[in-house]
Amino acid sequence: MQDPADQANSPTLDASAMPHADQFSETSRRGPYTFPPADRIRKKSEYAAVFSNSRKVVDRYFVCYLVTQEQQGSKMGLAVSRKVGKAVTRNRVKRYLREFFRTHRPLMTAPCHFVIVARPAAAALSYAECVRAMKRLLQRGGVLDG
RNA sequence: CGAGCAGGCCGGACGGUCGCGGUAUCCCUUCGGGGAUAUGGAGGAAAGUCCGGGCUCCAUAGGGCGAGGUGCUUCGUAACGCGAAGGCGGGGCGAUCCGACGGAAAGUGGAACAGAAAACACACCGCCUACGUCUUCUUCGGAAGGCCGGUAAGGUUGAAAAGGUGCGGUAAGAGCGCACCAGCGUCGUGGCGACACGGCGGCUUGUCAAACCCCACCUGGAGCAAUUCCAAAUAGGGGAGCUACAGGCGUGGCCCGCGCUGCUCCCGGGUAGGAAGCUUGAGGCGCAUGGCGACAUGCGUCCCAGAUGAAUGGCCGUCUCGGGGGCUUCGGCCCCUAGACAGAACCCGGCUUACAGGCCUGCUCGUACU
RNA sequence: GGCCCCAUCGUCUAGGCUGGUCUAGGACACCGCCCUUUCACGGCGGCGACACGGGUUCAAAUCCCGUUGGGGCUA
Repeated sequence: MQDPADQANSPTLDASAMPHADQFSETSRRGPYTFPPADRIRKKSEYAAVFSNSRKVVDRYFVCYLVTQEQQGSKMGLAVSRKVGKAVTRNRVKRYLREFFRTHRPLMTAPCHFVIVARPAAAALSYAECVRAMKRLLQRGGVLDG
């Protein structure tokens, strides 16, 4: 078991596998592998802020806009257009990306806001392929340990 | 056993764990929220948005014109373009399947090309020369030819040619006469009815209405981003018009009518938060009764998703249904693999389209055996 | 989510309501020839399309139904 993120999928948790666990608030008594509504980008203005001043990392499956945000912690937003596929396909892609964010958040080097835009090729990915692609992408963006 | 027809049903199961969103109770709170426990969280099509309703607003949806839809009958239903039972026509040996299936002697139109002719029929090739008349010949009986004509049996064209077949009849023919068949009208019988059967009559009135149209019936318009409430924000500016014999808006084809308005319209500027609507409903399940059936009635029982940048997912284990591969002593054994179409957005009833695989019931035909 | 519209040569379009020589017309583009010393302009000719599947009809780009793919409006 090389990947510490895989521990989110196992019943036993190890505190030493969380290098950046201190970025979570003191009041939260839940585990590190969560994705509550406060950590999502939900407003039009937040989306606009990320799109306007951010770095862009691209591969053939996803486009990732990311901007470092020290105060507010990490937040993620999604954009999956109808070009990706029908409703079932789009929902699956969004679930995979949420699951990736949930399980890999403790590995991030710095808190940042980012929006992931799915491209049509992402429709054919399985969850494992999706995780591999996203890890490479965020490592190139410089916000993920690897 | 093989081939087939119809109807109904299922659309992996159980468990662990990390998450996501709903509800209830309790606890904490810096009043923003956070936490614990319990409970339940996609479909047969949730899809396409093709019909019909409920609901909300506009007048409790009113009148006229226009526009659109439906189209054998009778039932069922809240309603329907849906369903059931039947009629008629067509396909199939059959079980059964398919059908926009009212009206063309109300009207207006269309039918390219071909063909004589495409709709108050016509006369190209044919057939006939009885009647009338002319010429020639004559064995004085008549014969041949022409004119005036007759005819729709046959031929050609076409998607389609003016009832069909047979006998009689005739100069040749013709519903001209008759028989049967088709069609039309009418009467009787059966049926609620579509229609069926039988008698009689005069003999024939083609096709397209998914061309306009006629007839019957139906439809007011918009849609939960409807609509209502709370909070916040800007109220300031520029331009134009109107002073009632009227103007504007609601109203989405128009007119009337109705309602609202005292200022109205245009340009420019600002807001996109929260709550209600939001899930108890023509509701599901079971039983009984009525009905051939669709369905209805009664009783009992259950509460079963409500998000809003938008919840159902990730991983692991066990077991099954199929599928693939290998071994085989043909009994089986081992390995791999949950795998179709597809994701609620106000809610129902249908229709249509997509769909891996599987189950049940009834029936038909063929073969074999008893 | 809801409500609408559209689909014709490579591109922009005409025809569709009223079905038939529509073998689907035009413009630009492309190809060939002529003109010119050459290019451009001009002239002549050519290539080239009814989104898909059914139905009605003798006959469908046109009428009807379904499917697919685009686009718009709406708090």
